[in-house]
This record gives sequence, structure tokens and C-alpha cells, in this order.
Amino acid sequence: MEIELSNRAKTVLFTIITDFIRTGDPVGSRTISKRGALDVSPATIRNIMADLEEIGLLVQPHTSAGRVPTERAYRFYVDSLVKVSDLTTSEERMIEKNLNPPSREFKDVVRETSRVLSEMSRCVSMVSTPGFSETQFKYIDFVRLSENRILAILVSKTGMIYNKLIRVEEEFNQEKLAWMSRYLNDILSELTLKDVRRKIIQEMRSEKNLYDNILMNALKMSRNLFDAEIIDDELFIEGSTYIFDYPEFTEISRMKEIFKTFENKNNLIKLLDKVTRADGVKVYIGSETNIQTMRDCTLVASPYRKEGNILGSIGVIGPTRMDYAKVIPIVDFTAHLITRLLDEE
Amino acid sequence: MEIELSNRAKTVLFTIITDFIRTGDPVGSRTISKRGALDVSPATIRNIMADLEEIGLLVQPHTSAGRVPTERAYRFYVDSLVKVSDLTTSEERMIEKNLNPPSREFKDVVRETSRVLSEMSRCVSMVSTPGFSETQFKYIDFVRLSENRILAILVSKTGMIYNKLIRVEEEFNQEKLAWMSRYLNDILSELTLKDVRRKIIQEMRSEKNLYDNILMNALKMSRNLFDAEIIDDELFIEGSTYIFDYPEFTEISRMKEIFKTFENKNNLIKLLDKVTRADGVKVYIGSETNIQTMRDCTLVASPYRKEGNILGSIGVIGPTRMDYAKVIPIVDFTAHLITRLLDEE
DNA sequence: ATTAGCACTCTTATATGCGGAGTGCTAAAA
DNA sequence: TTTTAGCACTCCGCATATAAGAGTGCTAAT
Repeated sequence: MEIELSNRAKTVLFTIITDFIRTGDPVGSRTISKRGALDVSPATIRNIMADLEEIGLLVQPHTSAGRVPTERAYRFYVDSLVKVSDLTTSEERMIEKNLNPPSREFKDVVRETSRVLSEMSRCVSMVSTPGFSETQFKYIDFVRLSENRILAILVSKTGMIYNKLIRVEEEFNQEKLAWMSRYLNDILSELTLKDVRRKIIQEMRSEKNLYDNILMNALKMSRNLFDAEIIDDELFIEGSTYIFDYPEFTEISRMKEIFKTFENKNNLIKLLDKVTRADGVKVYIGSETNIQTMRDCTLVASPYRKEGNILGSIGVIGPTRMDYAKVIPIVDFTAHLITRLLDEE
Repeated sequence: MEIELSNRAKTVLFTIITDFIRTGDPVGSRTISKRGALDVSPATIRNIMADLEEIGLLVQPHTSAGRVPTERAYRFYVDSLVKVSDLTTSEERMIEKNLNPPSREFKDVVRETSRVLSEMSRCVSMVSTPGFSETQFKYIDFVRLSENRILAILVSKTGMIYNKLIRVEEEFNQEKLAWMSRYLNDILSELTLKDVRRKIIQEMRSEKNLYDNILMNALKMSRNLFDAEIIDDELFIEGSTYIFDYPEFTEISRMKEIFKTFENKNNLIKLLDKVTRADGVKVYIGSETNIQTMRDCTLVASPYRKEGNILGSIGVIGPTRMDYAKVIPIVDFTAHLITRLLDEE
């Protein structure tokens, strides 16, 4: 629903939110009046505040405290009030300087970017990496571990590695496996996963006529491999200890709740997935995350790409009272940074 | 240094420790007297307690509180007093029933075992997995990612996968790479890492005479690969939220410290490494861990094996006031369980 | 429409008092 | 000589009382 506010009301709301973000304390009419952005008396401010409270943008923790912004207020703030400016080049330089991935490998780059992101934003940061089904096929290989156990190794175009144990009845020696993988690599090269599935079925039909047992086996094995939603995406979480710095989470039971959410990951993966399907920085405030335990928390996230394709999302979780004006551009920059790093190769 | 105690003193110490483990409250003379294990008056107990305090086995948090065991006391308790009994079969059954790894793959088994361990012990659990250098060579493969980037994939005999990005000057097509890996698999099969290194150097000498450029390249690449202490071991941590259940860690700053230690992992890896070199269950109490932030914490850990070879360690971290009599056998059983699961294949 | 003034509410910090738990010491009992 | 009862003492934890401060809503005057 639309929110219509007079300029004055906007100014008051803006002042309250920025002040509250800075200090964490409820903001009173006196304080706002003194800020001088409006040059009216506290009493006038109080009237405006009462109005804002009626619309559901402010609440008081108790009768004689100042006002605190509601979720709706943050939403409105993020949508219409906040001024996000780009980072200065010196800030960008700073971030890049802090970034020292141990290698140029996909996972290392991703994790290190996440680390820096959490450091810069002083929030918990998360990165989702694509499940195999999201990426393009690059390479498959089979390794014989024992008589009836074969390790399938899949490499995506992005250089990520997925693997899966396969149990087989009959025995394959490594040579046969090499043959199988060569064949599969040949026919599946560069396909997206959807196409891989189709291709396999199609090949199975035609191979049936050739009666080539080994290749048929290769196809069967790979079909099982690609059929199961085997290889789920991962989620890296960095800087979870920043939670301890926020007074709103000091209660032990609350902390436990939050850390449980981090430990479980499922809900967060789902949430980040939504971002991955979107474009640009997205902000989920409190209940918008659809995660009960994430009340009073905000997710700011953005997808990242490689060679134009979205691979996953990177973002931060912090209190709803986070410094949006700073965090949003940082997330944005970091998402671009990771994209650049991945493409640079 | 040796600790000599009369039977009576031992009984008192034992009672205090078990009581403190159970409740977390300092134990007074009255309580012990009432327990009835000794049937003397509180006054007598007080005398004994004063003695124990003098030796450094007990302390009082303040003048008029009961006594609390010191680190030394726990050490003595673990070494000489505690009665660890094996788990009952029903308990063992219970653990096994809870264990449902999503696959029989090494990492999944390890992680799931860790999860169950933390659940049973109500402590944070950790598992270290072997770095590549600890295991035996099984398989190597190269995947061409782009003109000058090659992905090396290593599989250990245990079925663990390690990978490393290699940058090359000249271009190799996938066929050449296949050739190279075939060759390497041939000569390195089943060797331990130490032998792999030697073998590579040895081969380089002899190949030099053959002037086979591709194979020489293969050797060079693999030497880089195996020379660098590239592929470090990992550490899985599960159930870190159990920390919140212990009153001794309620202070925020303390919690932050502990979680930082979990996040960093390095120190913990080092610590678990010590265990890996040992045999059977090891207990590190407080400062014995050599980690400053782990004061008031105890690590109980044991190595696990596959086919007789030690791969890593599994263990739990909890307050020094943990239930050793329960935790020690649980860790022991779990280590054997994981060993069994890995061998069962 | 705005604002000064004021009574009112609620929180937070500080002081105060008191019961309880546990001790150490002493002197008596075993 | 060892054990124990008795007692004075200490310190914590808890509840209660009190005061200061911050902020509000309302009213009446500007």
C-alpha cells in the first residue's frame, strides 16, 4: 500500500531513522528539534510523530521513550528516503586491498570476497554458490574406488567441482571408465544441464541400436547422476561473530536462535535463491525474509555473475537497524567485484 | 607432578567434581556430608577441603561460596578418578539410529557423524579431515578451463577430492591433458605422498633423456602440485550453538571469543592434529589446549581410521565442567563408528 | 498552526536492608 | 589425636525504596 507523507513528515521520519541507525536508542522530539533540519519546536515534532505512529511507521518501546522505526518505516526509507551514494574510489581501493584470496580458484575467490564484505559492512555475510544444475557442463570423470564403488567427478564451466559416489553391480576397471568419460565428455560438451538430460536420453535411444555395452553403461550411470537433484548448492557464511556487536541481539535465547539459523542454512539458501533470480541489490527487511527467526534482521544481497550468467548471490545479514546508506553500495560493489574477479581469469 | 591423596580426600574431591559437573554450582561442605559417601560432619569435610585447596585442586569463587574444581582437579579426575564405562548396547543403537548420512561419500559420513556426536554429547563437535599429504595417491586428472588455466583434480585412496588451479604458459588441449594424467596415474598409483614426490623427481631425470615434452610437462605440473603444501586439511564444526546452553559462557564477550575461535579454525586444526598423532581418546583441559580463548573449555577427541590408517580426529569441545564419564565413551564409540562406516564400504 | 508549560509515566541507576549459604576458628567431645 | 558442634563473620543475591531523567500528551496561550 502506498504511503503519502508531507515533506515535513518525511524529514522527521528520515531524521528518526538515521539517528536510530546511528545510536540504537529511541529518538525523542527534543533531539529532532535540535538537529535543526526542520526548525520547529519539540511540541510540533511530537504532533508529527503521533501521526507517523498512527500510520504504523513508528512505535514507542514504552510510554516515555522516544520513537523507534517499524519494519514498514525501514521499507519506506529504503524505497524512497535513503540516499545511497557510490563508494569513493579510495573506499573501493581499500576493499580491493583487503582482498587476498589464497588462490584464484572459484571457491577461494568467493569465500574471500565474502570475508571482506563482512568486514566492511560489519555484518554477517553470505554467499551462495551455484548447484550443478545451475551451471554448464564442462567435464566428467569416473574414478574406480573399489569393486563396486565409483566416484563421479563433475566439473562445471565455472570451474566448480561436484562429486558423487556411485554404486555399481558389475565391475569396471579404470580403463573402461576412462573410455566412458571420454565418450560422455564428447557428447555433453558445453551443454546446460537441461540439455544434458535430453542429450543423454536421446543418446540412449540411438546407442541401444549399437549394442555397445560400455557406452550404454556410461549413459545409464550419468542419467542417474543428472536425474537426482544430487548436487545441491552451498552457502558460505562469514563473520557471524559480528552478531555479538549488536545490542538488539544480546539476549542469549535470541542469539541462539540466530546462530541456529546460520547452522541450518536451508532457509537462508532459499532466501538467497530468490535474490539470485532477481537483478541488482535486493533488500529484505524483517518479516520480508519469511524466516521467523530473522525478525529484526535485514538481508541486503545481490546476484553475481560470470561471463554474463548469474551464478549465485552475495549479501549480508544485519539488524534492521543497519546502515543501509553504506551497506547497500558495499554489497553492490562487492557483487561487481566478485564478478570482475571471476571474469578476469 | 604427582598428586598423593588419602582415600578420604579422593572421595571428597570426587564428590565435589561430580556434583559440580551436574549442577554448575559451587559445592559446600554440607552438601558433601549429606551425600553420605563419607559419613562425617561438614566440619571435617571443611578441613579436607582446605587441604585440597592448598594443593591447588579447589578454589572458592568468593569467601562464602562452596568449592569449585580447578583445572588440575579435572586433570586428576580424568586420570585417576573418573569411571568411564562403555556405552550400553541400547545407547549405541540409539546413536546409530540417529545417523543418516545423505550419502556414503567420505565428507558426508564424516559430517553426519560429527552432527550426531554433538547431539549426543550436547557439546560442539569437530572433525578434522586429512590433507592430501596425509593420504595415499589414487588418481589425478587435469581439466582445461581456458587457454592458460588448468584444473588439477586429485583423488585420494579414501575417496576424498582435492583440487587446485594451475596456470600455464603454453596451451594444452584436453587430449594432451588426458595423456598426461594417464601417464601420471600409471607411475604414481597407490603411492603415499612422500613416495609420490620422490617418484616424480626420479621420473623427471629419466624422462629428460626421452625428451618427451608432454610427459615432462606433466611431471613439472605435478611437482608444483605436490610440492606446495597446497591442499590443507579441513575442519568441520557442528553444533556450535550448544555453547549457548552453558551458563559459564553467558557473558557476551566470552561467547564472541569462543565463536571467533571456531571461525578461525587454525588453532583448532593444530590442536586436533596433535590428537591425530596419538592413539585413543585424548583429553585436553583448559590451558592444556594451548589456546588462550579455550580456557574453561575441554577438548575430548580421538583419531579415526580407514583400513588401519589414521585419517583425522573427531572430538567435542565443551566446558571443563563437562560430563567426562559420558562424553569420553561417546567420543570413543563415535570414532570407532566412523572407522567402521568408512571400512564397511 | 505552532508552541510553551506542565503533569504524568516509565525507565534506569543507586542505595539500603536482609536472609541464606558457607566458611574458618575454637573449644569440647570421642 | 581426630572429629565435631557451635558461633561469629563474610559475601552474594534479591527485593525494595528512592531519585533522577527522559519523553510524552494535553491544554492553553501565542
